[in-house]
Amino acid sequence: MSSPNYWLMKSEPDVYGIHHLKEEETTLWDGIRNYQARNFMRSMAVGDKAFFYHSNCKPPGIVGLMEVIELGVIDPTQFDPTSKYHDPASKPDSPRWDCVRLRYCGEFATMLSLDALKETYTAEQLTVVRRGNRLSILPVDAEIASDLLEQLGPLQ
DNA sequence: GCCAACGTTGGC
DNA sequence: GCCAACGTTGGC
Repeated sequence: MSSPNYWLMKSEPDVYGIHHLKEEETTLWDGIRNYQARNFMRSMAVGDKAFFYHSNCKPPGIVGLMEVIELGVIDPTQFDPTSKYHDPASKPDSPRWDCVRLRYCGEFATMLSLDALKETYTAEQLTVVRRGNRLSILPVDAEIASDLLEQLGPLQ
């Protein structure tokens, strides 16, 4: 078994924050309507880890850790006319959007803010610090990931 | 509230 | 297939 890959996944804390996941324990990462982000989910493996990143808030940054527990789950919201993620162009016999299920691993005692990340890493090392970056799911290099984990300390 | 970045849509 | 217009993300 090879070591897990690391990812960074953004969510707005008001919409779905780390405390929501803590309460639910697991969640389906549905509502992704960007092909690049979807393709990153398709390249995940069970056991991969993902940093939970709070976006569109003050301050944005890494707040917790998750583990991938299920792959290739058809996103149910694409067929739900009442959902804001409803995709009328997606047909049940060939669904366009699928996603992964994640498990809560824990929260870090202190968040690692985007400001702090920018002080430590270049955009080449960690894509999320690139100005104007809008992709909500990003890969994180193993070396950078272990460095981040060391900085963030033990999970709560 | 502004706007940079960039993905998507649709006319042609 | 090009590209202008538009919409969204998300930091500032």
